[in-house]
Amino acid sequence: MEFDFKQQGAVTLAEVAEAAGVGESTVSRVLRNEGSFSRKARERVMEAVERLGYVPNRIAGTLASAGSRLVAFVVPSLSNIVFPDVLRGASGVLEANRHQAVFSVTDYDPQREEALVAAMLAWRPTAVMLAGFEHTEGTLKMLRASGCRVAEVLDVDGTAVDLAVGFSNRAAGRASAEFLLKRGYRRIGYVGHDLERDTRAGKRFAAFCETLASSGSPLIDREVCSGASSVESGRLGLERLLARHADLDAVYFSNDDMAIGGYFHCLARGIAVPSQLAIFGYNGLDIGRVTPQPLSTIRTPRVRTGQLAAELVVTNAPPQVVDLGFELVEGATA
Amino acid sequence: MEFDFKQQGAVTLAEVAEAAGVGESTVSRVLRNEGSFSRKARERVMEAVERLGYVPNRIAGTLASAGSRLVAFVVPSLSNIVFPDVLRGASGVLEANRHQAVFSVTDYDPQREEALVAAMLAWRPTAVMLAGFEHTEGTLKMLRASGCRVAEVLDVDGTAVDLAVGFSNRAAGRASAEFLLKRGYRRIGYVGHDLERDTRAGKRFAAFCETLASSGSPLIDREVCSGASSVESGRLGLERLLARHADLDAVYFSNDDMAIGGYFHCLARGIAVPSQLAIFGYNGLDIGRVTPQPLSTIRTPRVRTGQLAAELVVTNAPPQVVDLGFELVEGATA
DNA sequence: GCCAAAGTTGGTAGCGCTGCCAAAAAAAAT
DNA sequence: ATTTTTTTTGGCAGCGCTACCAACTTTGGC
Repeated sequence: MEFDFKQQGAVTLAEVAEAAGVGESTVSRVLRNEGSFSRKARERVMEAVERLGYVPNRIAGTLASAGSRLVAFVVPSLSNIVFPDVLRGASGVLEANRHQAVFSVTDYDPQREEALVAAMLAWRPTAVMLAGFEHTEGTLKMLRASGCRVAEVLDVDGTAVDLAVGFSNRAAGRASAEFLLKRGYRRIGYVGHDLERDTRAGKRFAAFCETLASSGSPLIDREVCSGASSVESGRLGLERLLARHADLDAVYFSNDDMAIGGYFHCLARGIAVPSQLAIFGYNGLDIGRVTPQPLSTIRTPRVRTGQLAAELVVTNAPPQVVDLGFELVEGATA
Repeated sequence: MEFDFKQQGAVTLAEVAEAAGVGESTVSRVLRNEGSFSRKARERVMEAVERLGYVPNRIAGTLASAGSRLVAFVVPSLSNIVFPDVLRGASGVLEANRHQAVFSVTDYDPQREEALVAAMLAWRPTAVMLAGFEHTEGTLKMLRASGCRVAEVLDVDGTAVDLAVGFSNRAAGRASAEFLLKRGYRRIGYVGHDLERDTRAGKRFAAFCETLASSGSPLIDREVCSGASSVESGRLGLERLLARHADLDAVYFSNDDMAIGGYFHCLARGIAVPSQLAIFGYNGLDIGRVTPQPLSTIRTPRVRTGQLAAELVVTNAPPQVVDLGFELVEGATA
């Protein structure tokens, strides 16, 4: 049983022109507030628009003119707050500049990403924003051929197609390791989520390990949970890791969600933090600031990343890589 | 200094037809896999598409044919995980049905919502999804006149324009109050965020208060933090509320973020939960399941809401209101 | 009052694609 | 071999709008 909701019946610009007793061009100019027209013409047009309930058709407008004013986001996930944060930052700037955000979710699958990028390009967006630099050859080829701006966000360790805005995940991993070492921790473990898929977490982890190794205190063990990061898997992951190595003195988590989970495990089991076990995260989520002990972590400018990427796109800035840096939050858990 | 990245140079269907030595119609049919064409024609077309790197122009396609296969989301916020959850649910279904999601963020401002709905309608979307039923007259008028499907989500207490998918916030408020009363709490307070803007939280609160009042144990006091909900404001809010009423035995929070903040306050101050103070939230976030004591809350089917709303839209189901219900999670904090 | 300059206005050719139709080719039936 | 049926094909008119241009009206200077 289908309900017939036909899309038709939409008022067109020609009808408005007719009703206002002016030419189509005049209506178009008035509505876009471009070119010149008399006060009187404007009044008549506005009256007709109001009366008929005219809503311009941007599909037609875009086809006839230049840009779509559409910015396409192809993000790995919406569960990980990082991406809504970037979208939020970008969305404000885009709206202020009369652009529209379109998005789709790859679920961290490069093949899906490729398909979704293709689908997005069909809308002839002004720009495409993606997470990181790891894309399939096909994706890169399409992006380069598309002629639209490309912004790769949340990473700067790699080769950008066009614009890149973010921070160094490798530097973050290194900084985390250095911090833990400086504090005197030597028996360090890692709890993370699927590193194959989240390549930025993988970069942090790699740099973290290298730094530990070169200091002479290599990583003791790691527990990698399949699937997306979550508070729950952080808690379970830490439990499993500690079951194997009760004598760890610090654990680095792939991000704050996981770290908070680990922290909860400690609270629940009466493990003293940080004296018995130190906890270190990544992202600097708000929640980490108000846990009974503030979480030690690295705060990343996610919203700012979205904003800046959007600004570069709307101002049609030249290709560039912007490293927004990050801030190490000492907190009280490490 | 501008960088010249012209959008032009895009390969058109006509060029593909030329290159493949067939007519435009044939290319179009092959690409949409519709109508009839020979195996040979298909091969030649595909070869040309591949060789030229042709990406169809959906702007033109949409203008020429019927639907845009675009679904517009106008959400209050992206910080509140509820909305990314709905988007996530919907996005999966939409992608599977070759639809595209477009969104914008109102920041809980009905005037902004109106402007954004207008902007969205300009893309002639298949459907518009909004949160709740509280919209300006202008918004409602445009939506009704648009001829596109409208889905109002996350609430069922109100009059739907077309489709509605969600759960009863009033019933949730009532159920929360009944639960606390059943457990014997009588000196109950409330900590919430801006109720003027988040009308669904307002409905929960109103029903909560009514239920308490009619049981003879009216709400003792409330602390309403301006701004969006967050773990931090939950923690601060509880602190302020307790400063006024140290003898409360339970606190109802406008949602889980706030409740977790309150819980952290208790942990930090050594307030025994629930013996000294009970805590009750709303939403059923994952994090609440793995806190040292599982959070008592109401779990809402947010992802499912997005999915179902998207399904109803893509199947062009008749107007209807679907109450997905909610689940009271007893937890251990109340 | 006349002419140049400035300000307005409407007509029309596309933008790239799909839908329709008639023509052509291939297959089946006679 | 011829006719009928089926399949395949290309041409072309829009979809609703904007860009461009030419025509028109008003204004101002002298």
